[in-house]
Amino acid sequence: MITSPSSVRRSERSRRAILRSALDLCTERGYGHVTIEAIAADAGVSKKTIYRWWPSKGAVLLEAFTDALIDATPFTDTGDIGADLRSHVAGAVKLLSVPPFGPAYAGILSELHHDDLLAQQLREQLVDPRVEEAIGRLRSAQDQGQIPPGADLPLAVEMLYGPVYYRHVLRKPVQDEETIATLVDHVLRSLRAPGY
Amino acid sequence: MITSPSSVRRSERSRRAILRSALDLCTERGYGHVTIEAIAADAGVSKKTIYRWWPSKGAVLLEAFTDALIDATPFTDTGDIGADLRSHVAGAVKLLSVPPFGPAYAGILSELHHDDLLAQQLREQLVDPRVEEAIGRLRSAQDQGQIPPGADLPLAVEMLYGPVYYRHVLRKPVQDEETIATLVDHVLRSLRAPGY
DNA sequence: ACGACACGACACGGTACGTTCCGTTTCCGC
DNA sequence: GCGGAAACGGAACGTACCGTGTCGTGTCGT
Repeated sequence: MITSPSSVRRSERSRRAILRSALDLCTERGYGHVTIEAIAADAGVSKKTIYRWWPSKGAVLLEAFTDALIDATPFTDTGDIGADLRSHVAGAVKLLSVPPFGPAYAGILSELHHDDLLAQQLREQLVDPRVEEAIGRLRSAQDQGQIPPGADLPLAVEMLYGPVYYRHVLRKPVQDEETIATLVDHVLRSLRAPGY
Repeated sequence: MITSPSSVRRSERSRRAILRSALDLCTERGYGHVTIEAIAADAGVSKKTIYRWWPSKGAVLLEAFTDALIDATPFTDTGDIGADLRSHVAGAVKLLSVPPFGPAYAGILSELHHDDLLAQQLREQLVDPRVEEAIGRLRSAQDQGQIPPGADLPLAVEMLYGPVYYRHVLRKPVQDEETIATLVDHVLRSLRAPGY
């Protein structure tokens, strides 16, 4: 997220205040009212300072959101791939269901279509690593014989996350635990069943 | 989409010019540069006229996009549910892959998080009806014995469309026909396979 | 100690917003 | 036909936020 003047002289105080204000404003007034000027005012910081370290408000919120997501959606390995996927997806869904993180991520996604750099950063810093972790967990289930050897694991990840994104973007009411369990079951079934 | 002054005196000429200009500008300069002012200037129309009939530029493009999508993604019934779903999803993916429709829909989706009315209109006028059609086609396949009686059809639709939205929003390279076929196969398998 | 540099502050031009006013054109009802 | 309501195009308004530039202050590394 840090863009240019790689320096140790950066004010950690300002950095924290900016990230915190960005999330706070997102909770209080919604992503649309989070502007660089509002963040600067709330954090007691100059706009210049924000622009020095982040290219856009989306990048600021991406940094803040990434930390929260990583904490909320660990990849456990209890030996039961179904249970592990359920708790993982449930963590993501739960995080997205509460301000400021749900609105923040919706806002970040909304910027991607006109902000190539942000889209690249989101994929490289958040999505791709998480997808790789998910594939790793599925591969481990393969080794334990819970998933057939030839299964299309990348597709499985997209079938898991696809509906989560679909509902979040379209702002349909969030999934409950049972819906998530059904989804996970279906994805695992699709890997196990023979082609037709 | 028509919001208020229900009247037959509306200028059809202006309406068409506005929708056309919105799509043209989207092709030429990208969704971000489609502004109400730009549409008005390009269409030779007053801003007031646009605001009189549509609440936002997203609503204008939703109206233009909806027409195109309905034409591009018919629900056929050849008796082969797999083939019909493949061609249906392929139609949607193909439409999203070309300007102005891909960028236009990405732009529309990007407005949902801060525009409750647009989100409601998108669901009511585009998403929900199409989902119902898809469920109807799946139900017909059920009657023909291609899908088990107890299958979760709404979930199946989300598993089909989820990855399409996921990739479109994250701006991953679009799916080719083979990927789509694999996705459809997996979804159908997940409905047929026994619970685990 | 000193110089480089991040900092807060403030001001700038630019763009698009959504609204209002005005004068013109179109079309329905009488 | 004719009168009037209403939609129309055009122009201008104040507001908000953008991203950048400037300036003086303070602090940290050398």
